Amino acid sequence: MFRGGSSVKLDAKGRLALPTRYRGLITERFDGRLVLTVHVDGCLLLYPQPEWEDIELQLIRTPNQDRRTRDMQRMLVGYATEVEMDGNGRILIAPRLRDFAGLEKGVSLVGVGKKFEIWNEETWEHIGSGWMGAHEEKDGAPHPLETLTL
Amino acid sequence: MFRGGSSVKLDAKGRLALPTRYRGLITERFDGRLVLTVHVDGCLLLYPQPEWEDIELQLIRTPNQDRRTRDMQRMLVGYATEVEMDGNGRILIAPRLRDFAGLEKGVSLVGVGKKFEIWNEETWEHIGSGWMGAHEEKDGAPHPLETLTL
DNA sequence: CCACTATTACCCACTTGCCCCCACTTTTTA
DNA sequence: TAAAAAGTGGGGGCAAGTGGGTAATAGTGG
Repeated sequence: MFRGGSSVKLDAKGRLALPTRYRGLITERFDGRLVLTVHVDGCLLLYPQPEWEDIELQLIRTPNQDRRTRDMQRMLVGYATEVEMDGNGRILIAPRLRDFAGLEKGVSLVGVGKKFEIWNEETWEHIGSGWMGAHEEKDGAPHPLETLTL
Repeated sequence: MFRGGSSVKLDAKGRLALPTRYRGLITERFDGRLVLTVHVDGCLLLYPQPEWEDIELQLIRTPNQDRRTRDMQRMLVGYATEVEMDGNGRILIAPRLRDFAGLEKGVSLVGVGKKFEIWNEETWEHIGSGWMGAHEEKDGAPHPLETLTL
């Protein structure tokens, strides 16, 4: 699926040009239909429309007596926005989403499996430096990736 | 079903214009008939009339020896108000409901599955900022959406 | 029972912002 | 170096948003 990252610039209208290497796949397999939403870590998520449908269904079906669950549903579904590539392979990021992720001109587009993540470029660099040397487990909580040998 | 949010303004008459992308669906599948009611989190809920009927039935049938259950029934059913879109796709929000949710001019309309939520805009933004970075489970309570992989 | 007022419903007109498309610039590759 | 592909910018048409005027209805008081 999707992997790798690029540094991209939003133009004055808030449009983001997807790197060419992804465009073919998105056009053919997903008819150019994508969904943008937010992530609790402060970035945006960009899913192919069908993949997103699955996730949304799971979200909505979850019983929500718990306030945190409701907030999760509100945010993820409530911010979900269908977008289509224009003739030049660009998508328009609505102001509401831009604000949420603090996107300005410089943006990092990162392919992670079924989705892309869209980060404010500075924030993204912070993650890298914060990550380095920080993978030792804290307070004995077992890490889900403990068994992975790199 | 419904997804995505918009920033909307109530006009001087307390009318709320539904975004065009929803109007067709509401007109065709639900004949423009909607029901407004309140939510314990402080927002209003906007259901298609048939969907609301189901919920109301469940509410009314629930045995109510418990005070919280009775209050739930009182509030949800007691505030429920049928509304119809006017020729411009707007609904009128009764003062009683406006007051409950503290709605002034700026309002957030958020599609979440079978319903919309209507929030005072500031309150809604507050939810977003409170949510970010808040997904780490506290005090070991397991989160119902824990198994969801985004 | 009627008159008066306040609220709601319906309709029309104006304004705004968005979306589609085209054109130009820059980079890549043959 | 030329030609093609990718990146970038912007303008104009039209749908959607917004505001208000007027008619209809309901609610209130005499």
